[in-house]
Amino acid sequence: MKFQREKVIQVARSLFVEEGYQYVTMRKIAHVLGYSHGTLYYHFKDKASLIHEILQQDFAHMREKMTQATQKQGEPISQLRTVIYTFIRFGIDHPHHYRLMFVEKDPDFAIFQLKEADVTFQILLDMVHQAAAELQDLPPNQIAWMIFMAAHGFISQNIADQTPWEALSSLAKHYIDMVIQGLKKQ
Amino acid sequence: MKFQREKVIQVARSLFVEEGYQYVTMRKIAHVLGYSHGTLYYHFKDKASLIHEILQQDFAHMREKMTQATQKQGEPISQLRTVIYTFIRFGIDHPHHYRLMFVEKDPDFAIFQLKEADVTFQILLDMVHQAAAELQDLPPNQIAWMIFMAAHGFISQNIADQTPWEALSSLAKHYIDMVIQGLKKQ
DNA sequence: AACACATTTGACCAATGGTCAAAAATGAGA
DNA sequence: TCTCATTTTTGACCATTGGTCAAATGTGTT
Repeated sequence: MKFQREKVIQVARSLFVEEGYQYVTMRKIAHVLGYSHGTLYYHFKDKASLIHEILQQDFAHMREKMTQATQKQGEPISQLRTVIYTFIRFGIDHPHHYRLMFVEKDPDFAIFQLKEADVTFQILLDMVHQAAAELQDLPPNQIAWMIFMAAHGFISQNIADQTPWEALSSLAKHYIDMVIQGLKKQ
Repeated sequence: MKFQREKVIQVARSLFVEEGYQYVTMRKIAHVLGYSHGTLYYHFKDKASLIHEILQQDFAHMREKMTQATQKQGEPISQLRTVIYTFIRFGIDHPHHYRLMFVEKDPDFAIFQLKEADVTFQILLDMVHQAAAELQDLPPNQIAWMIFMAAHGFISQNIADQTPWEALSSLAKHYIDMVIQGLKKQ
């Protein structure tokens, strides 16, 4: 039986997602796969580079969804609303991925997280630029950053208890209204 | 020389605060104190109960500050603003503590975390009740929850890179303005 | 001095991430 | 089918961690 790189990634992802990066041991991953732990170190430099590869895939998935959202029709403000909504929904729908990507803090992949968070931020920033005429006179990147923080707050507080999206969608709408209303020109 | 419980807590606190819970070893704490690591386990059940005691003190401090803020003079809205400001400032000033209490999902602290988050929430909720006349027609606990999420978003995003408070205080004010403005009656 | 009790030590344990020489599997050419 | 070099896999091994515990040391009281 040949060693399947992608299989390792799948198993590792589901373990990281269920139990958290620091609570999943390389030995456990190897054991689930039926390998000795040394084997993992032949195929992956270390634990960090394994999680790194997993995150790379998951971030790409989220970026794709958000970019799709920016291409919808509508007023700039309503587009902005849609992008925030998409980001929040992604977080609630993929709580474990979100934790790995935006919450879990580990020097092993801190730089990577920062880079990916920045891509997300750039998508938001574009939307803010387009809606600038209707927003307050603050630097666009400051506005985008505030939106990002607010969205992150919503997601990270609500993924604690795994509430499904249906139970949150109304709250999310009110919350986004709050953010938009708070940023509009008076 | 007698073993000083409070001295241990001080040393441990400063290490935890500077380097983070998981990166501070019991051996290191003991070494700084000039003790063998076994001694710590005579005085504290385990590492978790040591940090637990530290957090208990520091969060009591935070509660006190927040409660003080509620007793300041002024319009209900401005009081609310002050409470949010105090909460955010505490988070930025104590990033590692904040992470342990509100971000990290460690079964060792789960119950403790829940209780602390709830106390914080209750203080916010009181303020919201008092300012209800000027706020939107939404259930007060929903408004308080939105404020909590927003504040949490600000803190948890900004503690990533250990930015000092001075660099954030202006942003924090704008952010709180956004939240308040977004919640006011139109 | 003798005794009881509180405190401290450091050897020890199991688990971790990680390394590495040696063993095993693989596959291409004869 | 038999080499034999190359790729994989193994498991003993290392340092470090949180934690335990019997034994050693200190302390105060009579």
